[in-house]
Amino acid sequence: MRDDTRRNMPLFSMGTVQKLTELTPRQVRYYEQQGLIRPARTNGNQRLFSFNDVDRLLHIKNLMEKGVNIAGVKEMLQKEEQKEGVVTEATPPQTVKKPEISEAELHKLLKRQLSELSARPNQSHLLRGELSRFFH
DNA sequence: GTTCTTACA
DNA sequence: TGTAAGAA
Repeated sequence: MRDDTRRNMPLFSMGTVQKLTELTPRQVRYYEQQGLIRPARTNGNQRLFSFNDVDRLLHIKNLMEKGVNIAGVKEMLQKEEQKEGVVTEATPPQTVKKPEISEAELHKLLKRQLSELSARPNQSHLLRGELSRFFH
């Protein structure tokens, strides 16, 4: 399974994202309205966020804390998307031999690690890019 | 019990 | 942005 595929896999509920990013559901939904993220939906219309979504949210949060407004955040994110588009074409075949993990197992793994995260509420939350540690 | 949408202080 | 109402 490609790393890219894994990063775009819809896995997180609103509650999980809230803990991961420390953003309120209100803010997360607002950012979605602004087109900053596009989480998938369950049959019951529940949002399902991917690693990419969470990463973007963390990015957005960092920018906002620096005083960048929504408009500014949009521009920066758009530029990154353009960059990704170019890179995607040149993405070389990977020689990955990572053991295949079922979606169910991934869920278990994530749930466990997220529990550890919420176990220490005082510490500062995730930094942008830190999410990548879940892939190792 | 959690999340969704819509609407208003 | 926060919060309330009503539905899923």
